[in-house]
Amino acid sequence: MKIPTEEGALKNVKKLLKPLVEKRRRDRINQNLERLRILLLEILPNEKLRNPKVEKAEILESTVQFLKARSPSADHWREYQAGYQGCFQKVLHFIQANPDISLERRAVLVGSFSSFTSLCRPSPSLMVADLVETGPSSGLNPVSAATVKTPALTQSSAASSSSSSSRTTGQKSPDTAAQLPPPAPLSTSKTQESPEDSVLLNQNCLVWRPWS
DNA sequence: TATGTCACGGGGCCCGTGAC
DNA sequence: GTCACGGGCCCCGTGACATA
Repeated sequence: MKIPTEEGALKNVKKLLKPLVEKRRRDRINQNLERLRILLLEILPNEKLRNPKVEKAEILESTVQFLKARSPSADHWREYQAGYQGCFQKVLHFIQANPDISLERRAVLVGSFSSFTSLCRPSPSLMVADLVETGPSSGLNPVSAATVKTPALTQSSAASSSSSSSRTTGQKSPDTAAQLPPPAPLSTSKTQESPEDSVLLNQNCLVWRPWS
């Protein structure tokens, strides 16, 4: 007959304890599923969620649906930004092409448009991508109109940055440029200005950028 | 009765940590 | 560097229960 040692007894205790620990863990899962069900019930018109015995899979499905519906798709964003930037570029072109407008007034007009930037505020990931491209001190840069990025390009670089951050553990914040992959090179986005206009803008105007 | 869902318990894997 | 250990977690088999 073997007398159980202290170590063996400890192992036995732990062995007995394990089911309890596992039960607590399952309870935590179930508690939070229940909380999720109640939260969803306040938001979604899903009658199944009224049943406290609703399947866990149903709760999770409803959650996924809710989250999907809540976040606007990237396509919608792209369309919105493209439209907004298209309008702005037309106005910009009009200002540039009008010989009756002095250089000072052109600068004032462009600056005035910048006060509307909050209407086209991009998602944080887009702003981060822009930060990477232009540097933190960019603000209103004296740049040519040719540097007005196409929405598609901006979106693609943002997408790459967000996908890379999603692979991290979540402890790194995406707000520093060093943690992001190098930005895609700027495409030669075609604007309708003449070379002279471009030079003009380089020298005299602050170009408003809707994402800054 | 057949089927689906759930809770439970045990085995084992993964990863962080400390000792060497 | 590597080895042992512990904690957290996942997976699987089993039985109970509800429902069509």
